[in-house]
Amino acid sequence: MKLITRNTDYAIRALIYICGRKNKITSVSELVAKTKIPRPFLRKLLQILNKKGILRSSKGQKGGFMLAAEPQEIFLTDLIRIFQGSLKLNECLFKKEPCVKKSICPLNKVIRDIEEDVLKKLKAINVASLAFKFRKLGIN
Amino acid sequence: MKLITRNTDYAIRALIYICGRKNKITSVSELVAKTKIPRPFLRKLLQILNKKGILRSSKGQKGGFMLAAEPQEIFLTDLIRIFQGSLKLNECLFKKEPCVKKSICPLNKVIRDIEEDVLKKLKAINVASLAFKFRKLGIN
DNA sequence: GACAAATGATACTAAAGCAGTATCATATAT
DNA sequence: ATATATGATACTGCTTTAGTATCATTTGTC
Ligand code: FES
Ligand code: FES
Repeated sequence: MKLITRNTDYAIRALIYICGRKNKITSVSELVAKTKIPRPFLRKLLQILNKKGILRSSKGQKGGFMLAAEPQEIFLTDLIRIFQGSLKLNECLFKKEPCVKKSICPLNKVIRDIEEDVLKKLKAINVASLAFKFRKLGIN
Repeated sequence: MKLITRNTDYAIRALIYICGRKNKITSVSELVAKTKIPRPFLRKLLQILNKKGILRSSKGQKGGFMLAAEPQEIFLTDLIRIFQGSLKLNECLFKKEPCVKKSICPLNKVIRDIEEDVLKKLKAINVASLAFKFRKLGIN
């Protein structure tokens, strides 16, 4: 099933760490040291997050990243959308005649209902709440 | 996200059709005509379902497939397991030091909770109930 | 028995997505 | 100037998905 891929997972963990450093710029080197994420891969992810407006970057020596948005406004669904593309349903397969309209197809409906429920739950999870839980356990 | 892949989707639709033919043997030719699923692909899927004990096959002229199990006992989760492998969680990525035990890791937990919920819901869906809904709409 | 019509078993292929690397350009604190 | 950052981009290898292609075997019908 795999709700989240490596991309997303790495991104969340990086964001949680950055969140914990509140307002201080965090470099890739520091993140690599703490999270053991492969450096070039992490760099790519952070650049994407920067472009998407979730991180803000500063170049040059002493450069790095900090959050560009409030951590309670960065949701798991955002990251999934960014790194795993749109969460789209399966296409109908009865291509012609026997195809009911998707909206009433029973199979489509049960899957859609479950996916919508998942979405709702993922939307309830944000970087701030995760960071809080991690800190309570003394990690980060 | 994609809860179910093409394999699974085709398989369900084929099973629904076969279910509607209650006790009569159904050939691939008939299924292809009705569902428009690519013939060689469908053949492969049905052979797998046969091996897994969900269908029973008979060879030779007039051969084909029929259900080997009660349709209310064939669950969506079974098909997903067969065609999409075990529904497994993400591995931890903090490979060494900062890794909490998986069982208490907050990130793992939220994902695991959602996945378990999905599983429970998928387990509630079976071929019989789907076939019934389809028939009510006059399909199949 | 010959033949047609079915499945069984296998092996192969093409495309997409996932995970990660490598390189060079650019900015900036010291 | 230079060391230390990120920006941009292109490339590689692996796995999964979605099929196709072939040949062997079984069986009903004439
Ligand atoms: S039959 Fe077309 S969407 Fe279900
Ligand atoms: S930190 Fe290891 S499982 Fe979450």
